[in-house]
Formats: sequence, C-alpha cells, structure tokens
Amino acid sequence: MLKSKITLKDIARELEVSVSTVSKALKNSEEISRDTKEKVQAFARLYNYKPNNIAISLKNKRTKNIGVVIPDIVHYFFNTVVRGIEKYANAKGYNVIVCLSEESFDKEVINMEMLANGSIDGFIMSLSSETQAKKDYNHLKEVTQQGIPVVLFDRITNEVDCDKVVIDDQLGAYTATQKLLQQGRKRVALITTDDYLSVAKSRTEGYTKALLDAGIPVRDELILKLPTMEMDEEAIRDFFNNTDMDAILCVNEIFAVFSIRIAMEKGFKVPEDISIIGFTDGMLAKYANPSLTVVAQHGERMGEISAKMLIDKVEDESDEEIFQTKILEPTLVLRDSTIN
Amino acid sequence: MLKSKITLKDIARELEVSVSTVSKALKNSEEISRDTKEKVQAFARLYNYKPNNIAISLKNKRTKNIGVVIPDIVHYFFNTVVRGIEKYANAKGYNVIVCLSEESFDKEVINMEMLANGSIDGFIMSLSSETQAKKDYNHLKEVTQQGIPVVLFDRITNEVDCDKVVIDDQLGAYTATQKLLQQGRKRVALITTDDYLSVAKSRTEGYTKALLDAGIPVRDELILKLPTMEMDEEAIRDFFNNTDMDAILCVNEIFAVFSIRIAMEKGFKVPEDISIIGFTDGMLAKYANPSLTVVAQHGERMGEISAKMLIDKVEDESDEEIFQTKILEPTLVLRDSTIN
DNA sequence: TTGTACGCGTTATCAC
DNA sequence: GTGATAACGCGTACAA
Repeated sequence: MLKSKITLKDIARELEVSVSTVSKALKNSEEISRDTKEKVQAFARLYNYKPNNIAISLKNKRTKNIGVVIPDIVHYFFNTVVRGIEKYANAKGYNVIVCLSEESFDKEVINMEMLANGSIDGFIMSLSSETQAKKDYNHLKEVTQQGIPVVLFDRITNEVDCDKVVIDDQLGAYTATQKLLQQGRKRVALITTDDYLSVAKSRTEGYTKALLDAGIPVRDELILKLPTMEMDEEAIRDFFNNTDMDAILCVNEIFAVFSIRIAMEKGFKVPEDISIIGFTDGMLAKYANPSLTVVAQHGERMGEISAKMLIDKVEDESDEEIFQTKILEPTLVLRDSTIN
Repeated sequence: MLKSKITLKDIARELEVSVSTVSKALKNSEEISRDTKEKVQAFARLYNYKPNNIAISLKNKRTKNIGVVIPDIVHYFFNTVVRGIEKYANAKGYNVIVCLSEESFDKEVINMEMLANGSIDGFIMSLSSETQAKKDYNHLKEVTQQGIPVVLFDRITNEVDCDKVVIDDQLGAYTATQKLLQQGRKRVALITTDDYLSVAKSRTEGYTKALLDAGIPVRDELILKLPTMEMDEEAIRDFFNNTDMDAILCVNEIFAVFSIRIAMEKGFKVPEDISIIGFTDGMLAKYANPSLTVVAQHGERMGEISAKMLIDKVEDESDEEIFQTKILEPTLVLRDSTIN
C-alpha cells in the first residue's frame, strides 16, 4: 500500500524513455515532441509526481529554507516577529526553521552550526542575552564569512557586518516617559534589565534623556534593573515596598501588567494614583484590567522586513557588501493604565 | 575573503588523496593509516570542515527535520506545544520547520505539500478549523500513504490512521463546570465555538454532562457559540447584555479574560458575583486582574510527547502499523476568578 | 592501506 | 526529438 514517492527514474522506466527526456518533458521543453510530453505529463499527474526538494537543493545550492534563531517564542514580541517572517517567507516559497536559544549562548551556537551546514540559505536572528553579555559574536562572523547572509533584529550588535532591523527603542522610552511627565507625574520609575541587553540599554537612555530634558534629575532608587527578562515577582514586590513613585515605565508588558496588580494590591488606583506604561503591544496589554498603555514595537512588520531583507540578499547574485540598518518608529498606544 | 564551505573533494585535492580516503579518515576508519588520518583530521579541523546536511539527507533519505503545521502561534497553547516539540526534537538532533495554516484549509494543504517532497521526515499537526469544518483529510491520508509518519495533536480526526495526542477535553470541561456548581452557581454559561472544532465539541459535552449529572437542565440561552476562536468582542458583549448568569466557562483564556472585564464593566464583582473559568494556562490567565482559574492543557508536555512519538516512528525500521492515542489529563488551576 | 565505482534525484550540456 | 553524461557532496561496497 505504501506507494512511496515516485521519481523521474520511475517514470522513465515505466514509459521506456530516458530520465532526461522525462525531466525535459515535465518542464515543457521545446525539444520534446508533443506526443511524448503529453504522455509523460499525464503519467506524472496520475502518480502525483513532485520533484524532490533535497535533490534540487543539492543541485542548486539553494534550500529555500530560512533559519530563525531567537531567544524564545513565549514573549509576544518574538512571536509576532516569527509570524511576520513566516508570512513573507511563505509567500516567497521559503520555509522557516525556528530554533530557540533560550537565552543561552551555547544553544545559539549549536543551533547555528546545525543549520549552517547546508540546511538554510540565510539566518534571521535576535541575540540571546548570554551572547550580548559575553560579547562573543564569532559564530555570527564565521557564518557571514562563509557567505551566508544574516539579518539581525531587535537585539543586535554593531560588531557583525550584516543587515539589521530595530525599532528606535530610545525614542520609544523617551516618548513614553514624556507622556508620564505630561500627566504631572513627578516620580517616574523604570523597571528594566541590566545594560548588556542592547534594547534595555537604549530604553534606559531614552528614559534618562526624557527626565533630563524636563529638568528632572535621574534618581537611582527609582530604577530597578533585573538580571534578565525573566519574571521576578519578588524583586518587583520589594521595589514597590521600598520606593515612592507615581508612574512606572516597564521594559516589557509582563513586568508592566504585574506592576498594575501589585499597585492595586497596595491600594493604589490605576491610573489615578499611579500610571504605568510597558513595552510590547501584546495580548496582556490588550486584555489586562485595566488595559495597558504600551510602546508598540510592530513585531510583525519587523519580521516581514527582516525576511524581505534576507531573501533579497539570498537571491541577489552580485555579492556587493552593502549592509543597511532599518529603524522602525515605535508607537505609543494609549489605554487605561495612563490618564489620557 | 568569502571562504565558502569546504568539501571532502577540496580536502582530497589539497592533500592529494582520494575523496573516499578523506571520508574514511574523518570517521576514524580502521582501514586508514594513522598517518593519513592525522593529516586529514588536522586539515579538516583547521578549515572547519562540516559535512553538508543536504548531501547526507539525499543519501540517507532522512532529513532530520520535523514539519510542524499548526493553525497559529499566537494562542499560548500552540506556542507551548511548539516549545515542547523544539525541546525534544533538538535534543534528538532534529530541526523543526514551523508552518502556519492560519485556520485555512488551503494553506494547510500547500504547506504540507511543500514539506512532503523530501523536506521533512514526518509531521506534527493540529488541524485548521476549516479542515475540521470541511472534514476533508485527503492531504493527510496521502502523506501517510506515502509512508511519512504523522502525529496529530489537540485538533484531531479519527479518519486518519496515525498517532494522536490530546487532553481529555470533556473531563476538563466537566471538572470546571462541577467546580462552578459546587460554589453554588445556578446559571453556568458556556462561551465556546461551533461544534465542528473537535475540542469545542468535547468541551461542550463535558459542560453538558456536568450539568445533567447535577440534575440541572441545559439551557440554550446560556450557551454562546462563536464561529471561530477569533475574538469577537461584540458578540460577547451582546451575550452579557442578554443573559442572566452567575458563572461562565470559556473555551480559551482570551474569551475568559475578556469576560472578566465585561463583567466588571457591568458592575459585577469577580468572583463574588460571577465566577469565570477558561481553558489554557497562559500568560493572560496568570497576569489578569483578577487572575484566572483555568483548565491547564499541558501544551509543553503535549509537544514533547508528540515529538517523541513521531521520532520513534521515524527511526523505527520495522514498519508495523500500530497507532496509539495518548490522552493527557487536564488540571484545574485555581486562581482568583473563582471562589476557592 | 588506499582508491574506484556507484547511487541518492535532479538538471544542464552535449551527442546522436 | 531523444538520450547519455556529468555534476551537486557524501558514503560505502568492492577492487587493487
């Protein structure tokens, strides 16, 4: 019963012609007689012949696969980026191989090595936190030196020559902080992560700049730097207990929504007594009670743009080494956790 | 500078030996002299030789790739399943190619066809709603007849012979409904989707059974059936306006969290006046205010089990056609949207 | 101990 | 108009 895939050779044998005739007939080559073409095509259709992708990949040195290596897929932001990549890539006939580094340098390296040996035509990546902390980008450099195109998004580094896509994190944080100040908030806190994460650093800069531009000194006790993007309920609770604040900017939506809860537990009214803004316009932000004002990162568009950049490079024969960095504008989405 | 990938042939030429000698030397074959082996291995290490995956795939007729076709990746449940698959698959040296059907029959078919032509060793799938509505499973049957193993999870069908993994949705709904009744709720509503979705059907059955077992008649006006899993705020609002209820069971966490909001908007206290339970133990459930009591579906374990089943089949030479269906037990996770 | 030949499935080139 | 041959990169049975 197991009618396994039929090959050119099978058709050739059955129809008593040569393999190359079959191949040509199936591509409607001019040099094959109408008669033979029809016979071959009918037979192929009947047995549902489809060329073997692997064989074609070997021949063309093109897999039509894109490797995506990201820290995780639970955070809504990465999720939407993957969706954007999928969308564009599939439309262009590419498959997407997703690998998770889980914020681990080693896993990132292993995944890349697995894929780099012919499995994919190019990489779309966002660096693991460990990689950004170590500042070791040799695995990326090797890959680019082999001529495999790479597109970095969101968590990037300037040490690797490749295309990049980011949002203007600094501007996003600046705008959000400004918004909080405009509401008359005096003690705007920041919940972020250590500076080694490129995005956290930029956001902290934006926050700082907004304060200074408004003539407000930056006070360390209003800034909580967590070691990772992982949720740490204890740390945030402690921060609340020891800090006097009337607004918070959070580096992601999870911290922000959790902050709303703690604030409410402590008897604050949101947004009357305290305003809260997060990064990432995800499910949490939309469906939290109250809903969360956020800096939208446009992950899906970021994914599409990354995919477009990569595929353009892959399909571009001329190997000109021109790399561009695309910077998207973040958008402030106003909801009920701020006074609007 | 572009030192593109080195091949066996390159090494052979450089060292003036034959390709097969190089091949054997690299696998430490006994039949090669210590001398040659060392020379070859040193050279290979120096130039960072790695065998080409595509060539090996073509030869072995094994790609070490798993195709995952799911309706979407935004819903937390599918997200966790993908994570579980990744985890197990990567540990076994497999890559995961993710394709999204976006609930479309056509996309599901196209994606499968793309992958079935040699790109993957097997499929892990959850059916699109359109597929379940049409009840057309020919694309699945074709693939299995070609000898490509398939594992279906969550949204399955009995019309295809393959391994399956599900949770006991009926039991989950039953337990949840029972919980609501035990709290003294008299008018337990259900927000679900049309019956063509296998999981929705089972959950509705569990809900119905729990009511009947408690001697409570099932009343149609307490049941809202939405056409899809897509959020429809309008419909849920209308339902609230026209229905007198003191508890709701929702088929996913989004409907549930949104119901909490509407309830609060309408002046209900949650859980004092109305209790709400959802399916899927995701971010929303955890961080909603109040947090949401849910039926946990254990997506990550489901993913791991699916991957294990598939890889076992892929690597099992004997083609015995024994298919099993694994049924996981759902767990009721109590939080603040019910009185506990 | 090393090398030759062949096959995986496809296509491009060249010969008939 | 059709077919043989080589090539993509690798591994292996067999020959030397």
